[in-house]
Amino acid sequence: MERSHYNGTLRLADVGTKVTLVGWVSKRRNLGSIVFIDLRDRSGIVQVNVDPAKINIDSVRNEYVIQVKGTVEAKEVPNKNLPTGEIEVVADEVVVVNSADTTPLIIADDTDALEDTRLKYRYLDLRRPCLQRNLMIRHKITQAVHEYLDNNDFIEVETPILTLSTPEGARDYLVPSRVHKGHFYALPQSPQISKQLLMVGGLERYYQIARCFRDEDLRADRQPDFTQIDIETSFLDQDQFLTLMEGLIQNIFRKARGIEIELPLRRMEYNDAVEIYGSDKPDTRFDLKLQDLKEVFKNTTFEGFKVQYVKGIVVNDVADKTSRKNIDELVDLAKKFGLKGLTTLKVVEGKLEGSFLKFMSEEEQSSLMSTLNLKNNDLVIIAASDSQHHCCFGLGAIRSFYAKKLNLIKPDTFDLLWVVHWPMFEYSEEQQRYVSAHHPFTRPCDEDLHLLDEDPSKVYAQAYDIVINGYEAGGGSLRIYDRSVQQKIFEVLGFSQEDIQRKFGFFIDAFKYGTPPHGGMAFGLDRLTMILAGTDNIRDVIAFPKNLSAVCPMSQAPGVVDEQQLKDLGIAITEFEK
RNA sequence: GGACCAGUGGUGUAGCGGUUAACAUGCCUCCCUGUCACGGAGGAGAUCGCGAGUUCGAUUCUCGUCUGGUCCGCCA
Repeated sequence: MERSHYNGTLRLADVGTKVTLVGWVSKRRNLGSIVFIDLRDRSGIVQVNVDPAKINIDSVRNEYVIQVKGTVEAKEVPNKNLPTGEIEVVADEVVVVNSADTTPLIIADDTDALEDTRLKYRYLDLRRPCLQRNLMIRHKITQAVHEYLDNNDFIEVETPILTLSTPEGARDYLVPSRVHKGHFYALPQSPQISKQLLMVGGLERYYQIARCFRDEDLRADRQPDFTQIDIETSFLDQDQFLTLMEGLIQNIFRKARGIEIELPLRRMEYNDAVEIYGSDKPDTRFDLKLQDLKEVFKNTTFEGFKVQYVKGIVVNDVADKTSRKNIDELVDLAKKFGLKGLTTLKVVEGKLEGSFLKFMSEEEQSSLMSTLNLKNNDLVIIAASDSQHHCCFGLGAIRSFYAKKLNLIKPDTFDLLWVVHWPMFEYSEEQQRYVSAHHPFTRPCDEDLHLLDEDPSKVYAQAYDIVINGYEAGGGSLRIYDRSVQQKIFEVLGFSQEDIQRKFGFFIDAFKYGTPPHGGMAFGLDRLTMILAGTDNIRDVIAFPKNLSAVCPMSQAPGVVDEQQLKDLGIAITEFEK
């Protein structure tokens, strides 16, 4: 089709130019003997001026596809809201290329349609400039990845989508085999096994923009199929690797948004993140740190405080605005994180106030005042638990709650840090055994190896997460390449020799033949795009996302299939609850 | 698996134990030469998600159910 310019690129310098434009009718303004059309294409909108006495466009409606031939002219009164606002195209000819029914949603950034409607008509939703911008940012991120990693000797390798189900970890999406009835492929939760085998295969530096699949419940920032920037390297220690990755992050921010990130990035120990920020992915754009109160309450008479962890946060200048109802909200929030309750105190006229005072001695009160450096109108929120997880994460949630409520976060600011030195294992009460905090191939810290026998809970791993604005934007680890260490880890996890052979047989075998020290990480491309696009909804950065019940509102996937298809696969549907 | 919130013209919302179910936007017709979310006049368009219950009467109250959203569990 004939087309001379992108609509959104025309400027004052183009005045006098004969142009041929194509696009969608974004808006038609009929003033009687003059008609204006806002013509939209991917690049933006330009105003077309039509004289209805010469050109009949009575039939043209919103979202018609048209071709316009005309001349660029300067406007008498520019429209400052539009990049093309200083000019308009005076039409000589308008060709209706295709008509359009009335759309179920308004095609504009400030559409009023609910997300469900938008997803049902996603192809219309995608015409909105903000979504096109998001997908453009996503594209720029992947281009920045290709560029940087290629410059640093990485090679892109594709790994199988039809793989073997991996034990541990998330629930797999399964694909039945027609050739081998009763056997199933699994879609990869990540190319973890493949990329480590590529290191055994001597590729040294691998990457892939990899689609991953996890059959778990969804969230605002989680989709069942999502994309990782998947990376693995050989012969690098943790520092060398993180430094290499920092360059990648820098290039991504620069190319996708023109933002300069200062290197090196801060590195925070996992334990500090949890104890000080109440999160393993702390947002350090605001303060509100957790403070340890174990010492203050060391002689407490209150049973609830005779526990391992007593911590508090201080919110300045809100005590007088905090009602009983507000406190109840906080307690509800804390309960979600396994806390039984919260203790709150207010500072009024230099003195603590609150029903909890009856459990506090004079010394405790003054000790609390000085430890927390309390001032008038401060609100003190205290949590106590034998579980570090419950105490810290509960307060961490309250910390985030207040950051949002009090607007403590400046928009369009970026806070990047590494969380390093993660625990190797977590104890699963449910399974009554240790489970991997990361995965079973994570390399323990050398200095902790001797603890594998005596106390696995004290063993830390050479693992790291990149945290941006409180989001886990990626994570990884160095991997075990010593077979005796790997054997030891399996023992701690309680796997028998048969388990190991059955679950990881071919993988473990590969490590017999000269495995290089290796490690890597994966960035969540969707989350990275969310952060750089400034949205908190993962669906805003994915072209065709699924809703919270893992359904595509547009195609209605997943669907039922023909009887014959099931027969071919040797599959029978048994009764199930809807 | 669980908690909470929402479901009313095409779209987004308001409302209320008895209404002609309101508003905005979109749509249709007409008027308008400088709009840019144009303006003006008129019009069409809703069995108030579904089922049961309470009631003389339910869109409104109750219960159930379905759908959507946010979160907890889960996501090595």
